Amino acid sequence: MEKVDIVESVGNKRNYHTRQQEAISEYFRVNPGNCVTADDIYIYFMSENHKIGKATIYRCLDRLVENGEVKKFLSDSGGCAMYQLIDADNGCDRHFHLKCTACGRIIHMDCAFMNEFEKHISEHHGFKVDNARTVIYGLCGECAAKI
Amino acid sequence: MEKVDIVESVGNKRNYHTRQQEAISEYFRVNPGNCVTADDIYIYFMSENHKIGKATIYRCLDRLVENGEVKKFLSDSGGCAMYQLIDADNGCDRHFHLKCTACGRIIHMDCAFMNEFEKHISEHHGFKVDNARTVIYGLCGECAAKI
DNA sequence: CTAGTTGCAAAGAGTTTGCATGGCG
DNA sequence: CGCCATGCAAACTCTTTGCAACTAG
Repeated sequence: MEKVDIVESVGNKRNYHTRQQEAISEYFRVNPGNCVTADDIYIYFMSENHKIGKATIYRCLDRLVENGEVKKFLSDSGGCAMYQLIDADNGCDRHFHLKCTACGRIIHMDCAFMNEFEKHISEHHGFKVDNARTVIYGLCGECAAKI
Repeated sequence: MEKVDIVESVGNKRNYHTRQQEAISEYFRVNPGNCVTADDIYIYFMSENHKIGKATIYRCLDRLVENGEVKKFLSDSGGCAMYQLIDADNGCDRHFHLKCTACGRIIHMDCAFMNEFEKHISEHHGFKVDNARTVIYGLCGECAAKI
């Protein structure tokens, strides 16, 4: 219900460029595949002698998620949220992500079959899949072989 | 790495039947489809004048999850874990769950297409899907219509 | 009797909020 | 200058842990 308001206001909202905001965006741009926690970012900037308050990190991440630049999902161990760049160049906003529950690796599943999958779910189950948010859990080939 | 030990010790572990443990199992059995938080369970038993400590609820849920009777997953709003009976009679250990990000409803997607899906992912992406853990996010028909 | 279970309270982790200050445009 | 962003600390929420008391087998 609030979604509608947000969509409206996004257009009106000024786009301030602050040092911290830029630094965090930059961090994601430089490490496109990385899937990190708010704390990872905090520690990273600390180690670079570039202190950013944790609250600021959370607020920046929220903004990035709201702007659709970053995807937020939850680690399966629970508790802490993970953030990852939605890399439009790699079509991350379109394809699914397969996450190995053993090694944590993320596989980008970019193939024509996905369209079929979405079509099936839409037609037979009346459900519109949100690719950016969905993560499919399981075991990657290597880890499956080990077990 | 500890999984191996656990598997070993599960066999050796005595199976105590306590009032609280039973009550929680019973709760899931009586409400097979329900997807609840630890707090929901706490409040439920409070309202029934049957007090169970929260720590106990968490520990019981852990046991149920470890025994494969209950599935734990994380609400997308983050923060709190949800628990749901793995209802083998309904094939919940086999099919996917579609979760509407607007209304929270969970749809059990129980159809032959799933096999194709798993087969494709396995053959083309070398990935073994974990149905019990995977939740596909998106919008259900009703909510999609509203927006 | 013995080992797993419980309940309480306290500790912990991750995240959010209130408020004064700072800085972009 | 006005308004949004920041930083700090405190508050909050969900979960885990330590420990003494309890109880099923």
